[in-house]
Amino acid sequence: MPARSQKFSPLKLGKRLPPAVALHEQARTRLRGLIVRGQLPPGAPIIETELSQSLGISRTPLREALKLLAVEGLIELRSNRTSQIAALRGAEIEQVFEVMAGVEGMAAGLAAERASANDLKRLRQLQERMELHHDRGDRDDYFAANQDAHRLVVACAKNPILAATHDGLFARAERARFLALASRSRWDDSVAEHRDLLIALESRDSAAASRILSHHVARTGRVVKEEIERAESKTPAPAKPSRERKPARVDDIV
Amino acid sequence: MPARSQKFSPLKLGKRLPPAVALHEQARTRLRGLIVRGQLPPGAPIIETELSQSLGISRTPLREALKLLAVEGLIELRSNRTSQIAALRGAEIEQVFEVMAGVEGMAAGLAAERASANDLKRLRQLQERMELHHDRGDRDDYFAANQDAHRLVVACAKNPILAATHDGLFARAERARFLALASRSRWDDSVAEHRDLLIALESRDSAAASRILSHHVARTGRVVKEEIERAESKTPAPAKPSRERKPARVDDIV
DNA sequence: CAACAACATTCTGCATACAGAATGCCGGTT
DNA sequence: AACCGGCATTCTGTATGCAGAATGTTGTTG
Repeated sequence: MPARSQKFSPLKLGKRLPPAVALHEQARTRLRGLIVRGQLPPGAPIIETELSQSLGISRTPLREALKLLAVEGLIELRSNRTSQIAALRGAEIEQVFEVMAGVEGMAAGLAAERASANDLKRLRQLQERMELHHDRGDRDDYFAANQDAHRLVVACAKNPILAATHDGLFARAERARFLALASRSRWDDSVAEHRDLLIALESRDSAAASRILSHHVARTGRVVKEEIERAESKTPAPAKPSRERKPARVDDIV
Repeated sequence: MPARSQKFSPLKLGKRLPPAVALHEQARTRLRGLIVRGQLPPGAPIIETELSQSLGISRTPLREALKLLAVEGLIELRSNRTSQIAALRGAEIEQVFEVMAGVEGMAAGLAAERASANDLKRLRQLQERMELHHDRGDRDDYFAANQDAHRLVVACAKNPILAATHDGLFARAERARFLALASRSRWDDSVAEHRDLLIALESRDSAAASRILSHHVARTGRVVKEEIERAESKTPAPAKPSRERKPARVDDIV
């Protein structure tokens, strides 16, 4: 009676499908998205009880998520005080992109030496996709492909620590870029710079790749910063934003 | 009856002395120290209940601290499983120092342009202190001064985001360096390299400063990695470490 | 009318309680 | 003797309760 293995397939049934991701992880991802996309605006207060209800979880996993998001610079924790969605100052943007330029420059240099043939193939595919979206004027699609490209270049450096470092900065940069939709001429330039980068990578020119991507990021940063500061000057200071202290009802969003 | 302000000084009494640092923050600092110094060895399991008792706190703040330490790469979180003190593989060390070299190189380049006269003065003082400890053979004192120097150079770049990024890597690097006490000849070289760096900074030679520090860190990394791998080969694989599953009783340490 | 102080309210930080997942043990089977 | 299945135990993930800190409010005083 070989009646074993009744309840479920004993040998690999592929992959167990839902790894049942933890609540604090879900909350983290979800909140990051809301903050990056500006649906939770800078300066908005975070009342834990309120937010936890909106998310349908308890305060415990929420607090864990908040601590982590604070590391990413998306939330400002104030000891014993209500935390806030992090502000978005021009000066800070400048610093983020300065570091990003260095990190991605480094990554591109290494990628030129370490990228596999397959890596380069995928990069080229992404490049074509970007150019397609650019020609068609699909901003959002371009945006997504562009981010994939940046991440892929970093991945090609074959250094997980570098990738993690990059990731830690990425959310902040993405958030800033979201608020500052770049101009058309910058868009054109950006596509061209990506093309140059790809050529440098394919010819294994480490120094050129590093320089090109670093400058590309720096320029993007400059544009974003100017855009943000333009917005800042329009809203000089909320001075006394009356007294309503609910700049963001999360319920409407979540 | 001008009897106001009885309970305590109404106008600033300097600074409120004990800001009463939160438990999760204390736990984080304490655990980081224990891990970096090797008193909580790589691979040691972390039973939350046990550890929280050892630390005299509850699981809630401990868990928050663990999540943060995981971001620093000191702890490996395994969903629904007991977490562990992060392993310390040679390959990983290599990656950490590769990134550190890039980050500190970038920092030195910026520092050459942005360091104030006072910054340079303090750097020179640190350099003298390092040379003193080196001549006397005070390893620990040298070690401390050396770390201060690296941090100060990064601070001179006047970019808080860069400093935070650096800090995130520092604990890992420090941990590796702790396990691998460098050789004497490397020590001598190291002091010389620091001197060269200082000269480059003082003469505002950005490119040179960047190159010198980057190479300095890379060399250190190579030494540390070799040391670690030497240790690894001695302990090829714990195979079946019998069945005692308490590689580290924290009570003895804390 | 401005300023201050005591109070009431709100929110955070921490501890504890509970349910589900994972692991190890033990007996039964081939 | 090795393997498998089921059970007991252990540990994590989450929810809830409670005390202290911080803030807003109100009444009072100069």
